[in-house]
Amino acid sequence: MDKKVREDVHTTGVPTLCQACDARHRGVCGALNTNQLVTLSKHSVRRKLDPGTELVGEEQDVSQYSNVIGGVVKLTKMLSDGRQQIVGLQFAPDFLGRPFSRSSRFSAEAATDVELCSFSKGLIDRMIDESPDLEHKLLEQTLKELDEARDWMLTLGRKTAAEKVASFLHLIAVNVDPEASESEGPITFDLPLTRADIADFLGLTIETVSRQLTKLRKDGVIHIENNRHITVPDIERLNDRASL
Amino acid sequence: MDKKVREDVHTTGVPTLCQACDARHRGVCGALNTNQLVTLSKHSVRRKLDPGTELVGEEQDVSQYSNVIGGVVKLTKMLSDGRQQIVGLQFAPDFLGRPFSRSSRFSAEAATDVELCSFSKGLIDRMIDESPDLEHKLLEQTLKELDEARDWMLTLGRKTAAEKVASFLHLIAVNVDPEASESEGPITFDLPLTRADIADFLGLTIETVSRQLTKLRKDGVIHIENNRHITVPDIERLNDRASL
DNA sequence: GGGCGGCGTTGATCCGTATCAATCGGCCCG
DNA sequence: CGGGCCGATTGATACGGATCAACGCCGCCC
Repeated sequence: MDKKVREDVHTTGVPTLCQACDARHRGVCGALNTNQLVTLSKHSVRRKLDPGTELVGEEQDVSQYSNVIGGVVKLTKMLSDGRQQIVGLQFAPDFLGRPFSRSSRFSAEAATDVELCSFSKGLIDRMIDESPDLEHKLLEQTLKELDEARDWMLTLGRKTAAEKVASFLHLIAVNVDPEASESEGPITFDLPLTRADIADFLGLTIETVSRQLTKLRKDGVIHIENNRHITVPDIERLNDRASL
Repeated sequence: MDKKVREDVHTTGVPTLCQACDARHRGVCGALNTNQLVTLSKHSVRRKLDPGTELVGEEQDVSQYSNVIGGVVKLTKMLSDGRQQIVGLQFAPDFLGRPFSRSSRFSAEAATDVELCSFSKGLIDRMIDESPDLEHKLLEQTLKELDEARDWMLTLGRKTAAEKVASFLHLIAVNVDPEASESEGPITFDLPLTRADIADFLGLTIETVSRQLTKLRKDGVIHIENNRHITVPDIERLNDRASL
């Protein structure tokens, strides 16, 4: 579809939904036509969530889809005895929601401050029916998530604690600042997750995560400030630790 | 599309491609129109593979898609030092292939005797462009695989060896004989994987897999004949062991 | 028939990560 | 200012699964 047309939509007083959504061309809105955009904009809500806010519970019915505008959303599954595993992290501008299924198989929770653009599921489902572009976009995002999930299965099943933590840092570096991680030179970023979340993502305990982080720090692979702020002087050394 | 039409295709001398593909409505062929079916049938090859045959290598270019007609295909990823992880199992009538990407991110290998129906990637990619139904089918299969991958991440990250093995048996039971696992009474099936493959799927060693299987046998949860043939007298007891 | 190789089981030991416990620092609130 | 809470770190110990090693079973081929 034509970029100019979509700009017109926004400049004629329609809410700012899609300026954010397709900022990096992965939100659903890039695949909609003008009419659909206008309709969607009228029925969408922009909202901010505090860390820990639950968006959808496991097995719970879902009536909303969302685009992640900012922050990180964690997708978690839990066993009956409380053991927990994070099965995915959604960064801006990921799409959040499971087409063709009424209930969610995991819970979605804000890991950081999160900014969302939410809209009714039924509306999008109807648009999917009439718009192949939208379905194509969804297929691409789903395939990407599947690739990521499978990559992570290798990490969960076969890597040591040290490699897992290094892999995690690499993943965060790539996702919070894709440009910086491409170029040369030191990379710095803030961890969007607590130690407990990192442990749940890696299938480890908080103590092991903490120990491995201090080991990386003592070995000079990373610098840590205020528990959250990370500097990686040489990304290659980190990748070696991650067995990438 | 109309069932009668498709039957006509087959009864008028066109190869049997799609009788198998849409047997359980998950192959791609169920979403094609008559013209596409005829074209595809002309350009498709049915073939049998021995266990261990590699279909696609990791990072290798893919020029073929396939439907799995029978047997089990394992998708594996490997680290540079040889550690291996199975990231997915494909049963009939799953679709095998990664749209929108020229190279595969994992290798695909026959775990058992496998029967396939293969066709050129370019042909299907063109049909995807012109047929929303096909894309819809692919999206559904991809979503299903994503759900399965995320379920397995919980198993890999948070379950004990005993729970992993029980979870694996449950998964196989459900996939090789979906009907039997729904109804009451004992379930029996053949393991499609060697102990080494099971270990690679579960992120364990063969020794641990073996020990956990004998433990389940000694506890009367399963019976084993000839290393491969399994009987589960009471599926509930197995599920308990799997923490399902 | 006998040897051999692949697959699986079982035993002894080791090591990595979990568990339990204590402490620290920052932050909020009384 | 002091107390209490939460997240993180660090230390001591326990334990589950990996590793190393030996052996059994079975089919295949010389």
